[in-house]
Amino acid sequence: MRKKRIGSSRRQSRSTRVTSLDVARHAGVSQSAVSRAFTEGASVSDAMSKRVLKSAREIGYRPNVLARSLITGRSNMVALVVAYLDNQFYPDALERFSRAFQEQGYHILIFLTPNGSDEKAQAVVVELLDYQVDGIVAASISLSERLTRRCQESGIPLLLFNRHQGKDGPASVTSDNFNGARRIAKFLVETGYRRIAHISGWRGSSTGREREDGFRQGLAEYGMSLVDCRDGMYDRQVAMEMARHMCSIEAHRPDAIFVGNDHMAFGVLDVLRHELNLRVPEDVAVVGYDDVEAASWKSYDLTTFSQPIAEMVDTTVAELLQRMETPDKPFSQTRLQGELILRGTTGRREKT
Amino acid sequence: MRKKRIGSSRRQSRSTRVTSLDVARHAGVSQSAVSRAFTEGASVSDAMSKRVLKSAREIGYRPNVLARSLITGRSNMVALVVAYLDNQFYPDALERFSRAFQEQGYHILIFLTPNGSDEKAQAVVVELLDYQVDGIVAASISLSERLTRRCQESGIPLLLFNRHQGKDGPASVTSDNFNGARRIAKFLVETGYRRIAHISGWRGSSTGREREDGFRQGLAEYGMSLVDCRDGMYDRQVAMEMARHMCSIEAHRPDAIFVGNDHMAFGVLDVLRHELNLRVPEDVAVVGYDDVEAASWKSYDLTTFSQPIAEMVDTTVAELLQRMETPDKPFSQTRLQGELILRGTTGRREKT
DNA sequence: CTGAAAGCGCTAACAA
DNA sequence: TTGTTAGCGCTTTCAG
Repeated sequence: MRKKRIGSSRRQSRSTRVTSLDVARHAGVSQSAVSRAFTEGASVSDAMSKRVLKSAREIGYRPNVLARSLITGRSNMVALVVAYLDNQFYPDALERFSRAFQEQGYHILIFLTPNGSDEKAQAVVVELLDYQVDGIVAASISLSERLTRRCQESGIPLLLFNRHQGKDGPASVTSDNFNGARRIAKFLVETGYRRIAHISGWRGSSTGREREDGFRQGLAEYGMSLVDCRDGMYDRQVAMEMARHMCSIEAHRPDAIFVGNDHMAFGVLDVLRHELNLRVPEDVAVVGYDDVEAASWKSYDLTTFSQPIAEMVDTTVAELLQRMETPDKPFSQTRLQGELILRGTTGRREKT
Repeated sequence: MRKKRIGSSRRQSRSTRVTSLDVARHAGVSQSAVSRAFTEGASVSDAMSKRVLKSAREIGYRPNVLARSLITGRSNMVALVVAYLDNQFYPDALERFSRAFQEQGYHILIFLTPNGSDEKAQAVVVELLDYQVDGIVAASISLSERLTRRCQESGIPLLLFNRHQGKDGPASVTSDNFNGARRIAKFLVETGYRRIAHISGWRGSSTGREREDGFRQGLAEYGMSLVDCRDGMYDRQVAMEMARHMCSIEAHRPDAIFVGNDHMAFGVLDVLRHELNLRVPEDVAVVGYDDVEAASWKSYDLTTFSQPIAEMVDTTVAELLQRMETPDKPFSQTRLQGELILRGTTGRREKT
């Protein structure tokens, strides 16, 4: 909270504010008439509406959304909580969310969870409840049980985007990470790779765990298992370090690495090609996850498994809008399908 | 605007809402006492404060910031208007803005200007004024004069980030694009390049124009001029197309291209290396602008001119906070310095 | 269809 | 320090 202001100061700085009452006086009508003229579907005559709108334009009036929210109980704001934006998947999602919500008359209040401390991250969400947002999208973060309960109590619909907290957890929209990763395993094995390693996404996240589990399962179905597995923490630097460890000793080097997301995979590729001077895919094949735009850029040309981001965002928005209109609508947990995208970082060997 | 609700429905859906009056009753104190307990620096006794806070916790009360805003005239929200997020420069800036403002107790209401229509973009800003935001950061968009006047009239401080609209325009924070580009020209000429081309940023933007002008000026100082110049529109696809045109005929091929930003430069590099099979920098050297993180990634390893993004964001935030506290503070237009970052996409030839 | 009147949940004088 | 009393700017009954 900033310094308190002396009494008159506020009034002064707001002196330019034009209210509905000013319009009313200017137009010689009642204040409620002005309100109606600015309310979709209110019962106003055409003449009245035109008269008010004209006056409003003349003195530069615009309704105060906050005052409206106070009474309607709807702020037309949706909170989007996100942990970081360096993985291109999230700016992309954010842009889509923002456009989709804007089209529906909602605006996004954005919250970046403070780095490191999970406790602080939770505090941010509490703060956000004070803003009377109509809904919350939690992208790639998990919320404590206490917190999700609070959201429920406050009646604000909450939707987890790209995270899942169990069958009894909050509503969520994800893609089928388990089977996506399983599909990658199948592909790698059938293409002929035999020494397969994994740099996982963060094990503390549902996506990270699901992808790892699915991948192991996929290998197991061929009687195989990982030759190496390390936690990349969804962090480029960490993943690069893991790649160095994995590949620096030739005798232990895997012939294929599944990296938990594209963002890390780009770093891994840089290490393999430019630090260790290995050929991709001849020496080591690499597969990512997400299919962010840069995965298709020729410098990377990364084989990956797509997350249907457009569909995921649209589903999230639609679902949230529904819950906002029908607060007692039961939760839903949507799991969408992606597909394997074959590019240059994996080869086409003979099936052994 | 959504469907109207019947009278009781709103009350019902909000029935969970706990007000300060509820706390007051529960604690057996006045409603204003509750308000004070939640106001930094208000005159409340310790005993009263504790008592209220305890009651509040017991019945799950949190102050309604919207109601507070209505009376204080400050919403603690800052609007950030941005055109797109695929150039990593902007998510990076957004993340920094969000964290910086959050630290000061402000939150960001984000607005993505609709694609294409400039008119719609302006409409978005008008809409945003209705939200009583305390300040506006316009990142990489320009506003019509009428609009900036409206912002001024409504008393909401406006700051242009990475855009400039002339000495008499709104307050702005930019980097010295002109001299940055001029420095690049100097470097290229002195390194020995002689057939120098430019794929400009969008000519409709101040950064695009300033970089082009500075670059031309830099060349002129050596008695040189551009062998080719095309507008890349700050769009990766467009820039790639321009690169194809520029370089497909060997006889006309430049030996160095300055691309208006890194985002486009990555696309240009992909074209040169993977479509036209040219060597960079041996056949064609490439220089970008911004120094986004990916420029340092080994797959690109792009020579570029840095924009001091951290400093730019910090300056913008500080400046805006000041203007919010002192509405009559005079405008300032800050222009920060970056530096030439030499990497692998330019060679070190003999000076001719 | 229109106006008068009663608040939404809170802060900020003003007295006590 | 505390309680009482006005509103902030708007929507929404309720009469007319």
